[in-house]
Amino acid sequence: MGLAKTEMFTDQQNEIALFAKAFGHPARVAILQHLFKINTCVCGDLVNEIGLAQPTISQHLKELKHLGLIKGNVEGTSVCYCINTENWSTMKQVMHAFLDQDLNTPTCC
Amino acid sequence: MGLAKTEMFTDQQNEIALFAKAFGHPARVAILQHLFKINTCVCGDLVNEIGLAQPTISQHLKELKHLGLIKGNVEGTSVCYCINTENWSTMKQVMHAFLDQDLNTPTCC
DNA sequence: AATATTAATCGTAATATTGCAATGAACAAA
DNA sequence: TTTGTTCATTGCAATATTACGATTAATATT
Repeated sequence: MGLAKTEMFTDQQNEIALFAKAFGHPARVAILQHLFKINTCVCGDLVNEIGLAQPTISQHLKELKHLGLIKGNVEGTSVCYCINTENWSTMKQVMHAFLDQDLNTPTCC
Repeated sequence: MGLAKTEMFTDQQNEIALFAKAFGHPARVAILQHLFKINTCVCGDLVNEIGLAQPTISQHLKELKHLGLIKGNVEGTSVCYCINTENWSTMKQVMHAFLDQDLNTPTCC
């Protein structure tokens, strides 16, 4: 079907999956790393930096903004995108709680 | 196109995206959480636990195994799946390096 | 051997994602 | 006002993902 049956999972599981899906494409990873590095950015820089077409970058930015991981402020003709630090911290807590589960040595394998 | 242009990104960016994609579906999140909880498992338990059909669970398990995040050992008619602790630790390092980038307050937004 | 159990695989349908050309909207500069 | 710049949106085409019924493969059980 191609459609995740979200209703059968917990809110926490769906939230982890949503954040993870945002990082599930190397272009979005590259965009976020670049935003971290230069600490202030516009879309045009990213088009040059990443190497995908402008509409493609714009679409990835839209997804990241929709999730709240980045902010976008209009500045004249350009738009300034940057990391949404508060939401990034919240996301980190959610992901850490999942990744840092106790690693007891399994009893069977 | 629906095809990620992996060749234009770094190995690190592609690796982060691959791991993240594995967590990008709540069923796989639920499977991993269950494996962490009971510390030894067979597929049949997961079918009851998660609520998706057996072929669907089997497919998700195959992806997680292919990525190396879980191990599967045949035990008679059933298969024992559990977390691959070594690879899980490696994955954690990769994801932490990405998630824990310095959060300098942006200069523009 | 015949039957049951367990999980993988195959085939297929439905939906989602990715990418970009073309276009549009908003503003700045001439 | 015309032109240029920057980024969003639209409308596709190509590919990927998710889900499951049907089947198969492998092993137990009787």
